[in-house]
Amino acid sequence: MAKKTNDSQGPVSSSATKTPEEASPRRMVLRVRQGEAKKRLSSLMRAEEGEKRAVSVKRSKTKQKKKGAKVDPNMPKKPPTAFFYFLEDFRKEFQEQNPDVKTMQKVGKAGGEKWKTLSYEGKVKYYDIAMKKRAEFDEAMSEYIERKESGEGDETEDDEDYDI
DNA sequence: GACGTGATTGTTCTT
DNA sequence: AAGAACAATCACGTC
Repeated sequence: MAKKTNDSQGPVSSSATKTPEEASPRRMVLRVRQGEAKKRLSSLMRAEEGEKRAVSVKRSKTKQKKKGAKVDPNMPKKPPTAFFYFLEDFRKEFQEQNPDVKTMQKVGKAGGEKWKTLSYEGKVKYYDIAMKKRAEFDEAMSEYIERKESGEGDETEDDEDYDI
């Protein structure tokens, strides 16, 4: 965790050379991907998603809750984005200041506004978390794929409870 | 009692 | 290049 002392300041302190605006968070975030697993991911994902897509027509208007998604406990779900992490913290604060407001809709709206007002420095913090999370997600996915390719119908343990 | 809904932005995939 | 889909959360509405 402390190892990021020198390189981590890339996004934040280097602002002297590059302005935060130029260093759009998106760009920086985009850099992390591209792994061997990614390739496999694409092919596998396509197949899996294809199944879902074919069956699913969701997205009626709102609510993207996937319903037909196979119940694959091994299949890692998309990790929350920086904004979601920001909301996590924002929620606490917001609830403290607005105990009356409990609905996430209000919080989401307020969070969205605040998020826009957040400075690059403030956002980069969450971006960093999200980035790391995505890295784990890729790794988890790769493992999941391997397992799947290895033996999909094997499934030895899922949640079987050993009495032992 | 259980499920879907609604609201926000970000990332990734798909075509 | 642009769009579509899905990610988490929680109160409320509906059946």
